[in-house]
Amino acid sequence: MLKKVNTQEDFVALEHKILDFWKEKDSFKKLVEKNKGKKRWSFLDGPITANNPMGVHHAWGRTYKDVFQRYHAMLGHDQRYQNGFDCQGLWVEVEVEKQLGLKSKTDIEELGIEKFVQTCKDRVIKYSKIQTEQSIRLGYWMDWDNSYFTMTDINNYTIWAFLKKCYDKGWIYKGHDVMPWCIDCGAAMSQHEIATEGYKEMKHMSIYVLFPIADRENESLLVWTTTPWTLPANVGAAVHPDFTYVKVKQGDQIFYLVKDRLEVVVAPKGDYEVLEEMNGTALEGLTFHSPFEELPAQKGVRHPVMVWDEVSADDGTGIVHIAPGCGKEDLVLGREHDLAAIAPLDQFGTFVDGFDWLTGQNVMDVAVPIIKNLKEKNILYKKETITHRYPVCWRHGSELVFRLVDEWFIKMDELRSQIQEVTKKIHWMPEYGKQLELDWLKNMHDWMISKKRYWGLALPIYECKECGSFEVIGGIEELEKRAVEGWEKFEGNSPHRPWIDEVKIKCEKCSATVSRIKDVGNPWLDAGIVPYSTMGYLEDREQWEKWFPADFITECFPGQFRNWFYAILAMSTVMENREPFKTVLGHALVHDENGEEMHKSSGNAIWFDDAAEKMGVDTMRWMFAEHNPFNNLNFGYGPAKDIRKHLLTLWNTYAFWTNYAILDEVDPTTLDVKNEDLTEIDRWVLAKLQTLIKNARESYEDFKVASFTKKADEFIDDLSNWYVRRNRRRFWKSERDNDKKVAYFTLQKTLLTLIKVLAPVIPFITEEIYQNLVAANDDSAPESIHHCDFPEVDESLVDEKLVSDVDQVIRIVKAGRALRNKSNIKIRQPLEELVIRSDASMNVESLTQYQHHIKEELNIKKLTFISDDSELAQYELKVDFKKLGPKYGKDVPNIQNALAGLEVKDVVKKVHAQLRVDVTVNGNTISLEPEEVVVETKAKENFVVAENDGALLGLNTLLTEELLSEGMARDLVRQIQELRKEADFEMNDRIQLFYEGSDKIKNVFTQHAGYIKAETLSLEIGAGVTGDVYSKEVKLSGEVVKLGVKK
RNA sequence: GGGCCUAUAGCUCAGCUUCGGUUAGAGCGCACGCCUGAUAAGCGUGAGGUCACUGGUUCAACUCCAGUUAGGCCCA
Repeated sequence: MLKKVNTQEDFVALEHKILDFWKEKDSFKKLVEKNKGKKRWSFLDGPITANNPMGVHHAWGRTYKDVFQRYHAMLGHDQRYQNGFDCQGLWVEVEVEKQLGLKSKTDIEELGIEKFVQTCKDRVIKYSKIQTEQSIRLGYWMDWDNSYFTMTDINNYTIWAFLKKCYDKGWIYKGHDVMPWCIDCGAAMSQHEIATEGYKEMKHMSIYVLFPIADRENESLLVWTTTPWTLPANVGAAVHPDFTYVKVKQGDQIFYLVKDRLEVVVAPKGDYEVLEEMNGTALEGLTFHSPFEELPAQKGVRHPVMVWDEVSADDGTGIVHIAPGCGKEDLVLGREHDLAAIAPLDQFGTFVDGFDWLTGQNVMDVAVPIIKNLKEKNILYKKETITHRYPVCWRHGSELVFRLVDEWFIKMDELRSQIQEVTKKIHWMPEYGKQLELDWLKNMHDWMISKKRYWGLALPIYECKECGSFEVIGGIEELEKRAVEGWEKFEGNSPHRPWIDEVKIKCEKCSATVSRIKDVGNPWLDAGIVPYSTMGYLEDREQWEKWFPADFITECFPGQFRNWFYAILAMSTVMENREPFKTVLGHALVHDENGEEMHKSSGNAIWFDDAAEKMGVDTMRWMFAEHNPFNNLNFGYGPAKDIRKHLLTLWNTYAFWTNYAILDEVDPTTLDVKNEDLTEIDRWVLAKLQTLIKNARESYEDFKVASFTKKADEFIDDLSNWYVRRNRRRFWKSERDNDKKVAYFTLQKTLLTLIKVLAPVIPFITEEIYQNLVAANDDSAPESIHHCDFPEVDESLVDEKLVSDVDQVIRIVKAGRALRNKSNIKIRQPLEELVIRSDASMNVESLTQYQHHIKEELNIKKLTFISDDSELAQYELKVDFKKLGPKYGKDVPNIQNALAGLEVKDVVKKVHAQLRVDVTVNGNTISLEPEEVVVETKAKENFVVAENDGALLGLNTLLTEELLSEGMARDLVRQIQELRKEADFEMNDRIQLFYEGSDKIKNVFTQHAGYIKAETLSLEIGAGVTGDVYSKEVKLSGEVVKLGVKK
């Protein structure tokens, strides 16, 4: 039994109904079962951070993930359907700190690491559940009971195995290096973290300081710095060997700086005199008195001037202050020159012992006292405020400092080119993604994998305090074997802090008891290992080989080159030297509908849950699927309204078929007709359908769903606005003949195929339609549309000629409507004739064959083809008075007359060819420029004309009495139909019709009685409107008519 | 400073690379009109373009080449 379709369906409510249906029937599990053991298609999900509810930007990626998995399911492919949650790392710590009101690492340690880590785990569990519910709401079919979590033992131990491989190759080392450091996190930032979001425009006090040169009375180096707090750690100064430096006298002071900066730095302070010019090398080897050499930390430190190629003359003074404890490059230079590295700050940014009055002060508070101190020492030359890009912490927004710390790294030297080779094997969409990844790899320094925090991978690095050697443990069994104490305290817990820290091993070299380093791992290790940890690499290598590498991954592009893509490529290269996936589809960012970035704070963010319940997820998915993935997407309720129209048109076409099928008591299971019974237009729509299927398969196959949704949209438009529109009468008519059956068959077949090719994109509406049209009537049919096979092209229905012929008819009709518009004669008014002057590209034969469509659509009696424009239009020649006036003066009227005497056709030809036109005036030949002749096309009397694709169309607008009367009849029918609607009659109610009006109206009713009766289902027409009828007065063509209807 | 991407209608974007070639398109918005016995819909018309700029190649350039400018991304 078919269910009547509501044409004003609430799609959101429908989606909830379908969700319940899927849940009740366990539709997803049945799909997995159906395809189990068949050809595999391997999708790998990039883990979503389970730290907050999911946003609409996640819904974009998840739409792709679902669409392509659903498509491959319809091809019968076996899939894993495993979603992933990213669990460990600072992101979660940040939120938990907020949640628990913790302000610092000290607070965390006071609370206890165990409790803190447990809260992190709990938060991840909580949000993974929320995100799961949201994803289900989106219609994302995944094996939600089998999601992977990066905090699991297997994930962590697989990373251990990876680290062990790195260790065996000698790629793991402890670096004593200056790292960007957040004093609020109490941790260093990796290159990945700083790369983009990690910079902000900031204002800083920059100072010019005089460094008195040792053994040279009253001579100084002029040095510039933007970080006054680093001066106490100064141990040297650098100059460029090739720059020209000057010795300057200004007032009583004599100092040195690079020549190029004289004007900018020195001139504003007053007159000066250049005493000497020299090369940078001339300054090499001097020593100077560092501004804070009196501090205990500076005791015994030498302060030399060195040459260095990295010195710039674009800002500052060309003399750079060197503090190896506060700058990466400084440290390198310092090592070359065997300088001391003074590290002034502890992890919270406080000056450590040895800095006298500075000790105990925070780095953020010392700029002013330091400047004051320099002033007192009389070595402050000047200060100014500068604005520059400065690295900041991505979580606190606070400026980073540079600290000399011990962190652990993976060496990239040997690995780099191997990863690049693996990267090249992958199909990147868009293609330039490959280049971006290769560029990142080229520039990637050694990978800092340690973080001095709590919630994360326990790096299995055991460093011996006695002999200084270290080892990496590659798995839990190995650890148990090596454990000398604490195993019992750890056993039964996850390999996280604090439990894992209990286990100690014995140093292989010196037999001392060794603890794990306290650091946790970089979270991208967690996500990068998943092609190994989730496919059974350690447990079942055979199983792993079946699913590795993944056929497809898709993620948001920005950011992932240095994050997930980087980690997954690096790790897979180390593990197996193989590409972890074959194709990656990247998509851009979600903005609001005005193209602005969405931010909680600017109030333009749209929550996924709100969007789902307001616009519906089919709409949302269509919006995502239709968009070019490489452009940012402007998301909002405005754009959603436009997308919803596609769905409405599909829905209304479905409603049309179904509601008429119910009236006609059509049995949807027995509709089958012979091919030869199909009319041309039936074959046309079915042929177009085959093209759509072909395009759908190609698009899904190539991960280009946007190209398919565009075609689908066009097809739905053709189906609704041409096929249904042209064939309505076949459904309306009362007799149930074979032609009607053929129409039902064609539209049904088309709809059923259409919903199947659309099912991956809009799984809800297509399921609803499928349930009503198929599942409810046929027990042998698959229970859900998503268990169906993807449609295949039926070659017997492909007919390119037919498609191009009918498409041509459609074009002519559109042009005809334009003529109607131009002539201001509405379509309801019949007209005598449409004349077409065809051109070579036009197939007159086929147009003749299909002329009844054109005649009906345009409401004309006759279609005529001609070969010469002249029957439709005539040209008139005029001169351009404005142009000729200044040139020829009073001769202009004579020129006009002479022009009028020429053969119009010839002149037009010349003008169109941009040739000059010669006219003879008073015996002289005047050569007119083509633009001086104005050709006006004038339609012949009673015709409006327009050009279309090289053809000329003319509509005869002559209105005879007969045509007018017929037009009125149609107007009357339209009014009567309106009246029937108002009277709430059913579509198939037979009625009695009454009217009152002038003689003219009477004539119309008499002349067109048969037509009016048939159209309005009137059994009889009576003059006079009285008694128990539904009636109203209407105006047509200036006449007042009273109409009445009665059942 | 280097690399990559982008620049087309009021807005969002096709077209350009594989093929240089009539009048550069679509959707939305706006104005006007039409249609309505599936459609809270639909259809048509109109206004709206220096295809960022400059130069080159060519019979012909939105398209190819070089450069410039602006924006975005990535890296120093």
